[in-house]
Amino acid sequence: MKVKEIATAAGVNPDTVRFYTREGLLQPTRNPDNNYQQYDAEDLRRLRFARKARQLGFSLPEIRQILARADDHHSPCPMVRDVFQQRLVVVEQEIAELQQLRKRMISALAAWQEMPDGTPDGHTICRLIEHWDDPSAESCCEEPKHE
Amino acid sequence: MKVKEIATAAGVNPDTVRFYTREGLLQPTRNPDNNYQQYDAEDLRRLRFARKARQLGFSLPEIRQILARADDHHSPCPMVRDVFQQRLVVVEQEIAELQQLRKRMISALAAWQEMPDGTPDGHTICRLIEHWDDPSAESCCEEPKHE
DNA sequence: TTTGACCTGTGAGTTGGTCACAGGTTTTAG
DNA sequence: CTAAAACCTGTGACCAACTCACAGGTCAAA
Repeated sequence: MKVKEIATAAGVNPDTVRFYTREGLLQPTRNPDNNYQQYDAEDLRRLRFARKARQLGFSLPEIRQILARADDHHSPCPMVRDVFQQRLVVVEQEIAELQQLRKRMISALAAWQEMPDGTPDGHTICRLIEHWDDPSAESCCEEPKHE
Repeated sequence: MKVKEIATAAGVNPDTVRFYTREGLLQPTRNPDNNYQQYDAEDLRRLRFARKARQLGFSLPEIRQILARADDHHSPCPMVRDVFQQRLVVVEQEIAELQQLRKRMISALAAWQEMPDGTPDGHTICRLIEHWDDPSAESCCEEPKHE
């Protein structure tokens, strides 16, 4: 299979195939006649696998690791379960943060209903934003950075 | 004020101040003696404003636009309201997508409880991922891309 | 044979910063 | 007074995961 063929078969952009090849996720052979990349059924499996894993939230380095383990005839599944559970935690954190943001946005919008527009006077730019009170501002106490 | 001073006053990294200056959000003057950037109270207001706006989800180009409008003595507020409502829609979409992903992850984890690990056999890499059924796959009907 | 569709590698762009580097300046301590 | 520390300057690379553009080579159909 040539680049466009495997890309079509997996439903991805040919550039993604080239990118994954550069990244070492796929190891096609070369056609010595024209120097074209030659992909086989195994590569297609790997590509489809990689795409599914991406949709599940795995990063490319993680996928590369999983594939490497599989190449060594080890089961990558325990690792997959592990990384996957960590990903779930991250996803849930992201959801919580976005929901908080959404709450703040909605209450800001409500508060803005009652605020006049006002022309910038050199002291304020836009009251709407400047008078939005920021829940993450450390106005009362600095929280230690945990890094 | 010098870079570090305004950065400290606004609670940001000095490199962020330099970055915003490069991006044209801040327009400090120069000290001709040593070529240092000189920020004033107005710059500090703009910087604080920009940070608040970032937390509300505005992009740097949007912030630049708002500041430019304010510099022209127009009220940026109607635009702010407009962009803000659009942002709210995007945030809500992101939440919905993440919640869908979370659902899929949880049901995948449940399904994986009953699946054996299996050593890669050349046909499958990791059953856990390969046998995860992808809700966004166009197996039955292609949906038109709305772009 | 000449289009047009495909292939190649390389490099840039996306977002919002952060960090590194090399060299100049200012402040502080000994 | 001098030397080191802390700051300043601009430029450029880096992060993720692609996507797109470019210039030049290859191959199929009309």
